[in-house]
Amino acid sequence: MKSEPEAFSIGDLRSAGRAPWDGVRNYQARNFIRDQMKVGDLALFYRSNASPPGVVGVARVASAARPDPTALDPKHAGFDPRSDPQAPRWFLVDVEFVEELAAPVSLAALKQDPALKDMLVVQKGQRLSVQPVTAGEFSRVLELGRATGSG
DNA sequence: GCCAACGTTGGC
DNA sequence: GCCAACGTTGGC
Repeated sequence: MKSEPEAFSIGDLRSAGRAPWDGVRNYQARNFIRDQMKVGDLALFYRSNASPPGVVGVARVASAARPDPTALDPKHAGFDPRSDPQAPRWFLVDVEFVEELAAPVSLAALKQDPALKDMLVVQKGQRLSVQPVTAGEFSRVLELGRATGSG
C-alpha cells in the first residue's frame, strides 16, 4: 500500500495505531481493497514521492472494506461528485500499525534483488497505489528490512 | 521541476 | 468504439 509521507507517513500510522486507508481513487486499486483484502492480512507500507521511495513498514488490515466517506464529502480533496451514497464507488479498509522497518528497503534495493524481479512495484510504469504481493516477496522484503548487518 | 507512463474523459 | 486531450502518479 503506497502513501506519500506528506499525506500519511508510517510515523503517522505508528502514532495513530489504526487509521482508515482513504483516498484511493483508482478502480483496480479499489477492487483489491474491496474484493481481496481480509481482516488480518499483512501489507507492506510503501513510501512514494519521497527520497528514497521504498518499503518502510508493515501494516495489518483491521476492518472489512467499507465505503470511503471522503468521496462523499464536498469539502474533502477526495470528493467525487459521481459517488452515490446508495451505490458507493470508492472503498477503504482500516489498517493497524505493525512494524517500522529498521532498515527501509528502497525501490533501488527492491530492483536490485533478483528474488524480487517479478514484484509489481518494480515493474516499469507500475503506478497502482494498492497492489498484491506474493508471500515470497513479502517475506523477502522483511528479510531485507530487518537486516542489521554490515551496512 | 521534468516528464514518461498510465488512466479517464468526452467528442465524434 | 476509437482516440486525442487532459490529468495524475511518482521516479528521477
